[in-house]
Amino acid sequence: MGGFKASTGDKKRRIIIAAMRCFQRKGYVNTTVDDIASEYGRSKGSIYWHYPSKKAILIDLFSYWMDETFDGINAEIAPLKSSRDKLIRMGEFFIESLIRDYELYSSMMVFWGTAFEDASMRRMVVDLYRRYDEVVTSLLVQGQADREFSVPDIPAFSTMLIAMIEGLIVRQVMSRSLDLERIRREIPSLVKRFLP
Amino acid sequence: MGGFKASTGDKKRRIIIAAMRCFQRKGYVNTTVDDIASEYGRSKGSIYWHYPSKKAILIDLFSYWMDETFDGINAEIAPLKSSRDKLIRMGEFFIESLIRDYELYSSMMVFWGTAFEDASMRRMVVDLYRRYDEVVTSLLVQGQADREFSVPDIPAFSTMLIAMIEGLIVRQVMSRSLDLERIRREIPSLVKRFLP
DNA sequence: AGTACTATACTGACCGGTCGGTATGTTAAA
DNA sequence: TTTAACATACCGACCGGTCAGTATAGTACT
Repeated sequence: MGGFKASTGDKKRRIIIAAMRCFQRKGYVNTTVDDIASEYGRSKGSIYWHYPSKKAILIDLFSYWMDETFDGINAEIAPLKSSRDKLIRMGEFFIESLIRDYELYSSMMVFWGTAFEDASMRRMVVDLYRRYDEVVTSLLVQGQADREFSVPDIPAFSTMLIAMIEGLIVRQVMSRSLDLERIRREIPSLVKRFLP
Repeated sequence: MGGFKASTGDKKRRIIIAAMRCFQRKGYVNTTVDDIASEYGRSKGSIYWHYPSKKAILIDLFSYWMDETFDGINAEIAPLKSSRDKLIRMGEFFIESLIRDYELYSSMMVFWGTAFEDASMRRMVVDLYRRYDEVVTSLLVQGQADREFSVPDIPAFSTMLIAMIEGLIVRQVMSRSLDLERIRREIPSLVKRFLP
Protein backbone atom coordinates (compact mmCIF):
# COMPACT_ATOMS: atom_id res chain seq x y z
CA MET A 1 0.00 0.00 0.00
CA GLY A 2 1.01 3.64 0.15
CA GLY A 3 1.31 3.03 -3.55
CA PHE A 4 -0.66 4.82 -6.24
CA LYS A 5 2.45 6.40 -7.65
CA ALA A 6 1.78 8.29 -10.85
CA SER A 7 5.01 8.15 -12.73
CA THR A 8 5.01 6.46 -16.10
CA GLY A 9 2.64 8.61 -18.06
CA ASP A 10 -0.04 6.07 -17.36
CA LYS A 11 -2.99 8.33 -17.93
CA LYS A 12 -5.65 6.06 -16.50
CA ARG A 13 -3.64 5.68 -13.34
CA ARG A 14 -3.37 9.44 -13.01
CA ILE A 15 -7.06 9.88 -13.52
CA ILE A 16 -7.76 7.30 -10.85
CA ILE A 17 -5.59 9.19 -8.38
CA ALA A 18 -7.27 12.46 -9.21
CA ALA A 19 -10.66 10.83 -8.72
CA MET A 20 -9.52 9.34 -5.43
CA ARG A 21 -8.58 12.77 -4.10
CA CYS A 22 -11.91 14.24 -5.15
CA PHE A 23 -13.98 11.38 -3.74
CA GLN A 24 -12.08 11.63 -0.51
CA ARG A 25 -12.90 15.31 -0.18
CA LYS A 26 -16.45 15.44 -1.51
CA GLY A 27 -17.77 11.90 -1.81
CA TYR A 28 -18.84 10.31 -5.06
CA VAL A 29 -22.17 12.00 -5.69
CA ASN A 30 -20.85 15.46 -4.96
CA THR A 31 -17.82 15.04 -7.17
CA THR A 32 -18.41 16.15 -10.74
CA VAL A 33 -16.46 14.86 -13.68
CA ASP A 34 -15.23 18.43 -14.08
CA ASP A 35 -13.79 18.21 -10.57
CA ILE A 36 -11.87 15.09 -11.52
CA ALA A 37 -10.71 16.69 -14.75
CA SER A 38 -9.44 19.78 -12.99
CA GLU A 39 -7.63 17.68 -10.38
CA TYR A 40 -6.19 15.68 -13.29
CA GLY A 41 -5.10 18.96 -14.84
CA ARG A 42 -6.99 18.38 -18.07
CA SER A 43 -10.47 19.00 -19.37
CA LYS A 44 -13.57 16.89 -19.04
CA GLY A 45 -13.48 15.67 -22.62
CA SER A 46 -10.09 14.26 -21.93
CA ILE A 47 -11.45 12.17 -19.10
CA TYR A 48 -14.04 10.73 -21.42
CA TRP A 49 -11.38 9.79 -23.89
CA HIS A 50 -9.96 7.40 -21.30
CA TYR A 51 -13.11 6.33 -19.50
CA PRO A 52 -16.62 5.74 -20.81
CA SER A 53 -18.37 6.99 -17.68
CA LYS A 54 -17.94 8.40 -14.22
CA LYS A 55 -18.87 5.06 -12.72
CA ALA A 56 -16.20 3.27 -14.74
CA ILE A 57 -13.60 5.39 -12.95
CA LEU A 58 -14.99 4.37 -9.59
CA ILE A 59 -15.01 0.70 -10.54
CA ASP A 60 -11.45 0.86 -11.83
CA LEU A 61 -10.32 2.55 -8.64
CA PHE A 62 -12.00 -0.11 -6.57
CA SER A 63 -10.41 -2.99 -8.47
CA TYR A 64 -7.01 -1.41 -8.20
CA TRP A 65 -7.33 -0.91 -4.48
CA MET A 66 -8.67 -4.42 -3.93
CA ASP A 67 -5.70 -5.98 -5.68
CA GLU A 68 -3.24 -3.83 -3.77
CA THR A 69 -4.89 -4.74 -0.49
CA PHE A 70 -4.66 -8.48 -1.02
CA ASP A 71 -1.11 -8.26 -2.27
CA GLY A 72 -0.30 -6.33 0.90
CA ILE A 73 -1.95 -8.87 3.17
CA ASN A 74 -0.28 -11.84 1.52
CA ALA A 75 3.13 -10.23 1.71
CA GLU A 76 2.60 -9.52 5.41
CA ILE A 77 1.47 -12.95 6.52
CA ALA A 78 3.53 -15.13 4.17
CA PRO A 79 6.69 -15.23 6.34
CA LEU A 80 4.77 -16.21 9.48
CA LYS A 81 4.32 -19.82 10.51
CA SER A 82 1.54 -19.87 13.10
CA SER A 83 -2.01 -19.29 11.88
CA ARG A 84 -2.82 -17.32 15.02
CA ASP A 85 0.15 -15.06 14.36
CA LYS A 86 -1.02 -14.59 10.81
CA LEU A 87 -4.44 -13.49 11.99
CA ILE A 88 -2.89 -11.12 14.51
CA ARG A 89 -0.62 -9.70 11.85
CA MET A 90 -3.55 -9.28 9.52
CA GLY A 91 -5.48 -7.31 12.11
CA GLU A 92 -2.49 -5.15 12.93
CA PHE A 93 -1.81 -4.64 9.25
CA PHE A 94 -5.29 -3.25 8.67
CA ILE A 95 -5.06 -0.88 11.59
CA GLU A 96 -1.57 0.24 10.58
CA SER A 97 -2.77 0.81 7.03
CA LEU A 98 -5.68 2.79 8.36
CA ILE A 99 -3.32 4.98 10.37
CA ARG A 100 -0.82 5.42 7.55
CA ASP A 101 -3.12 5.68 4.54
CA TYR A 102 -6.13 7.23 6.18
CA GLU A 103 -6.95 9.32 3.12
CA LEU A 104 -6.87 6.24 0.95
CA TYR A 105 -9.22 4.29 3.19
CA SER A 106 -11.42 7.31 3.48
CA SER A 107 -11.78 7.52 -0.26
CA MET A 108 -12.39 3.79 -0.45
CA MET A 109 -15.36 4.12 1.85
CA VAL A 110 -17.26 5.88 -0.91
CA PHE A 111 -17.66 2.40 -2.37
CA TRP A 112 -19.75 1.40 0.56
CA GLY A 113 -21.80 4.53 0.12
CA THR A 114 -22.41 3.87 -3.55
CA ALA A 115 -22.98 0.18 -2.94
CA PHE A 116 -26.04 1.04 -0.88
CA GLU A 117 -27.40 2.86 -3.90
CA ASP A 118 -26.13 0.79 -6.80
CA ALA A 119 -26.44 -2.93 -7.45
CA SER A 120 -23.34 -3.35 -9.57
CA MET A 121 -21.16 -1.65 -6.97
CA ARG A 122 -22.73 -3.85 -4.35
CA ARG A 123 -21.67 -6.91 -6.29
CA MET A 124 -18.07 -5.73 -6.20
CA VAL A 125 -18.20 -5.20 -2.44
CA VAL A 126 -19.70 -8.65 -1.98
CA ASP A 127 -16.84 -10.07 -4.02
CA LEU A 128 -14.43 -8.35 -1.66
CA TYR A 129 -16.12 -10.02 1.30
CA ARG A 130 -15.78 -13.36 -0.44
CA ARG A 131 -12.05 -12.88 -0.81
CA TYR A 132 -11.60 -11.82 2.81
CA ASP A 133 -13.59 -14.85 3.84
CA GLU A 134 -11.36 -17.17 1.85
CA VAL A 135 -8.26 -15.86 3.59
CA VAL A 136 -9.62 -15.90 7.14
CA THR A 137 -11.45 -19.19 6.84
CA SER A 138 -8.41 -20.97 5.48
CA LEU A 139 -6.34 -19.62 8.37
CA LEU A 140 -8.89 -20.83 10.89
CA VAL A 141 -9.04 -24.25 9.25
CA GLN A 142 -5.26 -24.49 9.17
CA GLY A 143 -4.83 -23.40 12.77
CA GLN A 144 -7.44 -25.89 13.90
CA ALA A 145 -5.78 -28.68 11.93
CA ASP A 146 -2.46 -27.80 13.53
CA ARG A 147 -4.12 -27.89 16.95
CA GLU A 148 -3.10 -24.28 17.59
CA PHE A 149 -6.59 -23.39 18.74
CA SER A 150 -10.14 -24.56 18.39
CA VAL A 151 -13.26 -22.65 17.38
CA PRO A 152 -16.79 -23.96 17.61
CA ASP A 153 -17.96 -22.62 14.25
CA ILE A 154 -15.41 -21.54 11.67
CA PRO A 155 -17.71 -19.73 9.20
CA ALA A 156 -19.40 -17.78 11.99
CA PHE A 157 -16.11 -16.80 13.62
CA SER A 158 -14.60 -15.86 10.30
CA THR A 159 -17.55 -13.62 9.56
CA MET A 160 -17.33 -11.94 12.93
CA LEU A 161 -13.59 -11.30 12.70
CA ILE A 162 -13.99 -9.66 9.31
CA ALA A 163 -16.98 -7.70 10.50
CA MET A 164 -14.91 -6.29 13.37
CA ILE A 165 -12.18 -5.04 11.08
CA GLU A 166 -14.68 -3.56 8.68
CA GLY A 167 -16.63 -1.94 11.48
CA LEU A 168 -13.47 -0.31 12.78
CA ILE A 169 -12.60 1.10 9.37
CA VAL A 170 -16.09 2.43 8.77
CA ARG A 171 -16.23 4.02 12.17
CA GLN A 172 -12.85 5.65 11.91
CA VAL A 173 -13.66 7.15 8.54
CA MET A 174 -16.91 8.49 9.96
CA SER A 175 -15.73 9.85 13.27
CA ARG A 176 -11.99 10.24 12.91
CA SER A 177 -11.88 9.98 16.66
CA LEU A 178 -10.63 6.47 17.43
CA ASP A 179 -7.41 5.89 19.28
CA LEU A 180 -6.08 3.50 16.66
CA GLU A 181 -2.71 3.02 18.32
CA ARG A 182 -4.47 1.79 21.39
CA ILE A 183 -6.65 -0.55 19.37
CA ARG A 184 -3.66 -1.89 17.51
CA ARG A 185 -1.94 -2.69 20.80
CA GLU A 186 -4.96 -4.71 21.92
CA ILE A 187 -5.18 -6.85 18.81
CA PRO A 188 -2.87 -9.64 20.00
CA SER A 189 -4.65 -9.98 23.32
CA LEU A 190 -7.97 -9.89 21.54
CA VAL A 191 -7.08 -12.59 19.02
CA LYS A 192 -5.62 -14.74 21.79
CA ARG A 193 -8.90 -14.54 23.66
CA PHE A 194 -10.72 -15.31 20.47
CA LEU A 195 -8.53 -18.28 19.62
CA PRO A 196 -7.25 -19.83 22.81
CA MET B 1 -38.81 -2.38 16.96
CA GLY B 2 -41.03 -3.86 14.34
CA GLY B 3 -42.81 -0.62 15.02
CA PHE B 4 -43.32 2.22 12.59
CA LYS B 5 -47.06 1.75 12.82
CA ALA B 6 -48.98 4.40 10.94
CA SER B 7 -52.26 4.61 12.71
CA THR B 8 -53.18 7.93 14.22
CA GLY B 9 -53.32 10.08 11.14
CA ASP B 10 -49.90 11.39 12.04
CA LYS B 11 -48.94 12.60 8.59
CA LYS B 12 -45.28 13.08 9.28
CA ARG B 13 -45.04 9.54 10.51
CA ARG B 14 -46.69 8.27 7.38
CA ILE B 15 -44.35 10.24 5.21
CA ILE B 16 -41.40 8.81 7.09
CA ILE B 17 -42.62 5.29 6.45
CA ALA B 18 -43.15 5.99 2.79
CA ALA B 19 -39.65 7.41 2.56
CA MET B 20 -38.27 4.38 4.37
CA ARG B 21 -39.79 2.02 1.84
CA CYS B 22 -38.41 4.04 -1.05
CA PHE B 23 -34.93 4.37 0.43
CA GLN B 24 -34.87 0.65 1.08
CA ARG B 25 -35.67 -0.09 -2.54
CA LYS B 26 -33.68 2.57 -4.35
CA GLY B 27 -31.32 4.21 -1.90
CA TYR B 28 -31.41 7.88 -0.96
CA VAL B 29 -29.91 9.51 -4.04
CA ASN B 30 -32.02 7.50 -6.45
CA THR B 31 -35.24 8.19 -4.57
CA THR B 32 -37.03 11.31 -5.78
CA VAL B 33 -39.42 13.33 -3.70
CA ASP B 34 -42.07 12.31 -6.21
CA ASP B 35 -41.35 8.68 -5.36
CA ILE B 36 -41.92 9.38 -1.70
CA ALA B 37 -45.09 11.31 -2.48
CA SER B 38 -46.49 8.52 -4.58
CA GLU B 39 -45.67 5.93 -1.92
CA TYR B 40 -47.33 8.29 0.57
CA GLY B 41 -50.32 8.35 -1.76
CA ARG B 42 -50.27 12.12 -2.14
CA SER B 43 -48.51 14.63 -4.34
CA LYS B 44 -45.17 16.31 -3.98
CA GLY B 45 -46.60 19.64 -2.90
CA SER B 46 -48.15 17.84 0.00
CA ILE B 47 -44.80 16.47 1.11
CA TYR B 48 -43.37 19.96 1.13
CA TRP B 49 -46.21 21.19 3.26
CA HIS B 50 -44.98 18.86 6.02
CA TYR B 51 -41.25 18.89 5.41
CA PRO B 52 -38.99 21.70 4.25
CA SER B 53 -36.62 19.44 2.30
CA LYS B 54 -35.82 15.92 1.27
CA LYS B 55 -32.95 15.81 3.72
CA ALA B 56 -35.22 16.81 6.59
CA ILE B 57 -37.20 13.62 5.96
CA LEU B 58 -34.06 11.54 6.13
CA ILE B 59 -32.96 13.21 9.33
CA ASP B 60 -36.36 12.74 10.93
CA LEU B 61 -36.36 9.08 9.94
CA PHE B 62 -32.93 8.61 11.44
CA SER B 63 -33.84 10.23 14.74
CA TYR B 64 -36.98 8.16 15.00
CA TRP B 65 -35.12 4.93 14.35
CA MET B 66 -32.34 5.84 16.76
CA ASP B 67 -34.79 6.42 19.60
CA GLU B 68 -36.64 3.18 18.87
CA THR B 69 -33.40 1.24 18.81
CA PHE B 70 -32.22 2.45 22.20
CA ASP B 71 -35.62 1.95 23.75
CA GLY B 72 -35.51 -1.60 22.44
CA ILE B 73 -32.04 -2.28 23.81
CA ASN B 74 -32.86 -0.89 27.23
CA ALA B 75 -36.03 -2.91 27.48
CA GLU B 76 -34.12 -6.07 26.56
CA ILE B 77 -31.26 -5.75 28.99
CA ALA B 78 -33.02 -4.09 31.92
CA PRO B 79 -34.32 -7.34 33.50
CA LEU B 80 -30.90 -9.01 33.41
CA LYS B 81 -28.51 -8.89 36.32
CA SER B 82 -25.12 -9.93 35.00
CA SER B 83 -23.25 -7.48 32.79
CA ARG B 84 -21.96 -10.30 30.64
CA ASP B 85 -25.49 -11.54 30.10
CA LYS B 86 -26.54 -8.04 29.17
CA LEU B 87 -23.83 -7.86 26.53
CA ILE B 88 -24.78 -11.27 25.19
CA ARG B 89 -28.42 -10.27 25.09
CA MET B 90 -27.51 -7.04 23.31
CA GLY B 91 -25.62 -8.93 20.63
CA GLU B 92 -28.42 -11.43 20.19
CA PHE B 93 -30.96 -8.63 20.11
CA PHE B 94 -29.21 -6.94 17.21
CA ILE B 95 -28.96 -10.16 15.22
CA GLU B 96 -32.57 -11.01 15.95
CA SER B 97 -33.65 -7.54 14.90
CA LEU B 98 -31.64 -7.88 11.75
CA ILE B 99 -33.39 -11.18 10.96
CA ARG B 100 -36.84 -9.90 11.82
CA ASP B 101 -36.69 -6.32 10.51
CA TYR B 102 -34.27 -6.80 7.68
CA GLU B 103 -36.04 -4.25 5.50
CA LEU B 104 -35.86 -1.71 8.27
CA TYR B 105 -32.13 -2.17 8.79
CA SER B 106 -31.61 -2.16 5.07
CA SER B 107 -33.27 1.22 4.77
CA MET B 108 -31.30 2.49 7.74
CA MET B 109 -28.06 1.72 5.98
CA VAL B 110 -28.73 4.56 3.57
CA PHE B 111 -27.62 6.79 6.44
CA TRP B 112 -24.18 5.35 6.23
CA GLY B 113 -24.21 5.93 2.51
CA THR B 114 -25.24 9.56 2.85
CA ALA B 115 -22.90 10.10 5.78
CA PHE B 116 -19.95 9.45 3.49
CA GLU B 117 -21.21 12.26 1.30
CA ASP B 118 -22.70 14.71 3.76
CA ALA B 119 -21.17 16.22 6.87
CA SER B 120 -24.37 16.83 8.80
CA MET B 121 -25.47 13.24 8.32
CA ARG B 122 -22.05 12.12 9.44
CA ARG B 123 -22.50 14.04 12.65
CA MET B 124 -25.70 12.15 13.38
CA VAL B 125 -24.01 8.81 12.80
CA VAL B 126 -21.15 9.83 15.06
CA ASP B 127 -23.69 10.72 17.72
CA LEU B 128 -25.14 7.23 17.37
CA TYR B 129 -21.68 5.75 17.95
CA ARG B 130 -21.35 7.85 21.07
CA ARG B 131 -24.59 6.47 22.46
CA TYR B 132 -23.62 2.88 21.68
CA ASP B 133 -20.30 3.51 23.37
CA GLU B 134 -21.95 4.82 26.49
CA VAL B 135 -24.02 1.67 26.85
CA VAL B 136 -21.26 -0.83 26.16
CA THR B 137 -18.59 0.97 28.15
CA SER B 138 -20.79 1.25 31.20
CA LEU B 139 -21.54 -2.48 30.99
CA LEU B 140 -17.84 -3.29 30.77
CA VAL B 141 -17.06 -1.01 33.71
CA GLN B 142 -19.88 -2.51 35.76
CA GLY B 143 -18.91 -6.09 35.00
CA GLN B 144 -15.32 -5.38 35.86
CA ALA B 145 -16.32 -3.73 39.15
CA ASP B 146 -18.46 -6.76 39.95
CA ARG B 147 -15.48 -9.02 39.20
CA GLU B 148 -17.49 -10.83 36.54
CA PHE B 149 -14.66 -10.52 34.06
CA SER B 150 -11.62 -8.42 33.35
CA VAL B 151 -10.59 -6.64 30.17
CA PRO B 152 -7.21 -5.02 29.59
CA ASP B 153 -8.54 -1.89 27.87
CA ILE B 154 -12.20 -0.98 28.21
CA PRO B 155 -12.43 1.74 25.53
CA ALA B 156 -10.62 -0.41 22.98
CA PHE B 157 -12.75 -3.47 23.71
CA SER B 158 -15.93 -1.45 23.66
CA THR B 159 -15.01 -0.04 20.28
CA MET B 160 -14.26 -3.46 18.89
CA LEU B 161 -17.49 -5.01 20.13
CA ILE B 162 -19.55 -2.26 18.56
CA ALA B 163 -17.52 -2.47 15.38
CA MET B 164 -18.31 -6.16 15.13
CA ILE B 165 -22.05 -5.64 15.37
CA GLU B 166 -21.94 -2.80 12.90
CA GLY B 167 -19.78 -4.79 10.51
CA LEU B 168 -22.26 -7.67 10.61
CA ILE B 169 -25.19 -5.38 9.85
CA VAL B 170 -23.39 -3.66 7.00
CA ARG B 171 -22.33 -6.94 5.50
CA GLN B 172 -25.73 -8.54 5.72
CA VAL B 173 -27.40 -5.57 4.08
CA MET B 174 -24.82 -5.73 1.29
CA SER B 175 -24.68 -9.43 0.66
CA ARG B 176 -27.88 -10.85 2.15
CA SER B 177 -25.97 -14.10 2.38
CA LEU B 178 -25.04 -14.51 6.04
CA ASP B 179 -26.34 -17.38 8.09
CA LEU B 180 -27.60 -15.13 10.86
CA GLU B 181 -29.15 -17.93 12.91
CA ARG B 182 -25.77 -19.58 13.07
CA ILE B 183 -24.09 -16.33 14.07
CA ARG B 184 -26.71 -15.69 16.73
CA ARG B 185 -26.06 -19.10 18.22
CA GLU B 186 -22.36 -18.33 18.51
CA ILE B 187 -22.79 -15.01 20.30
CA PRO B 188 -22.78 -16.40 23.85
CA SER B 189 -19.64 -18.45 23.25
CA LEU B 190 -18.04 -15.48 21.57
CA VAL B 191 -18.79 -13.06 24.39
CA LYS B 192 -17.62 -15.60 26.93
CA ARG B 193 -14.30 -15.86 25.15
CA PHE B 194 -14.18 -12.12 24.96
CA LEU B 195 -14.95 -11.63 28.64
CA PRO B 196 -13.68 -14.63 30.59
C1' DA C 1 14.68 17.10 -45.56
C1' DG C 2 10.20 17.84 -46.61
C1' DT C 3 5.49 16.24 -47.08
C1' DA C 4 1.52 13.54 -46.21
C1' DC C 5 -0.83 10.70 -43.26
C1' DT C 6 -2.37 8.71 -38.95
C1' DA C 7 -3.04 7.56 -34.00
C1' DT C 8 -3.29 9.49 -29.69
C1' DA C 9 -4.58 13.01 -26.61
C1' DC C 10 -7.05 16.89 -25.48
C1' DT C 11 -10.40 21.14 -25.66
C1' DG C 12 -14.56 23.43 -24.36
C1' DA C 13 -18.99 24.73 -25.97
C1' DC C 14 -23.15 22.59 -25.90
C1' DC C 15 -27.29 19.51 -25.11
C1' DG C 16 -30.92 17.27 -22.72
C1' DG C 17 -32.87 15.30 -19.02
C1' DT C 18 -33.54 15.19 -14.13
C1' DC C 19 -35.17 16.69 -9.83
C1' DG C 20 -35.36 19.62 -5.61
C1' DG C 21 -37.95 23.21 -4.67
C1' DT C 22 -41.76 26.97 -5.40
C1' DA C 23 -45.98 29.45 -6.78
C1' DT C 24 -50.60 29.28 -7.09
C1' DG C 25 -54.91 27.38 -7.05
C1' DT C 26 -58.42 23.97 -4.89
C1' DT C 27 -60.95 21.31 -1.39
C1' DA C 28 -63.07 20.13 2.75
C1' DA C 29 -63.80 20.38 7.43
C1' DA C 30 -64.56 23.15 11.68
C1' DT D 1 -64.77 32.06 6.14
C1' DT D 2 -60.71 30.56 7.75
C1' DT D 3 -57.08 27.40 7.27
C1' DA D 4 -54.92 22.87 7.21
C1' DA D 5 -53.98 19.84 3.63
C1' DC D 6 -53.44 18.81 -0.79
C1' DA D 7 -52.94 19.16 -6.28
C1' DT D 8 -50.82 20.99 -10.44
C1' DA D 9 -47.89 23.31 -13.14
C1' DC D 10 -43.82 25.21 -13.38
C1' DC D 11 -38.81 26.93 -12.66
C1' DG D 12 -34.03 26.69 -13.12
C1' DA D 13 -29.69 24.98 -11.49
C1' DC D 14 -26.98 21.27 -12.21
C1' DC D 15 -24.29 17.75 -14.44
C1' DG D 16 -23.21 13.55 -17.13
C1' DG D 17 -22.22 12.86 -21.49
C1' DT D 18 -21.36 14.34 -26.64
C1' DC D 19 -18.97 16.08 -30.44
C1' DA D 20 -16.64 18.89 -33.90
C1' DG D 21 -12.50 20.51 -34.03
C1' DT D 22 -7.34 21.13 -32.55
C1' DA D 23 -2.65 19.88 -31.21
C1' DT D 24 1.24 16.84 -31.08
C1' DA D 25 4.15 13.36 -32.21
C1' DG D 26 5.38 9.37 -34.61
C1' DT D 27 5.77 7.03 -39.24
C1' DA D 28 6.35 6.39 -44.10
C1' DC D 29 7.01 7.62 -48.46
C1' DT D 30 9.44 10.64 -51.89
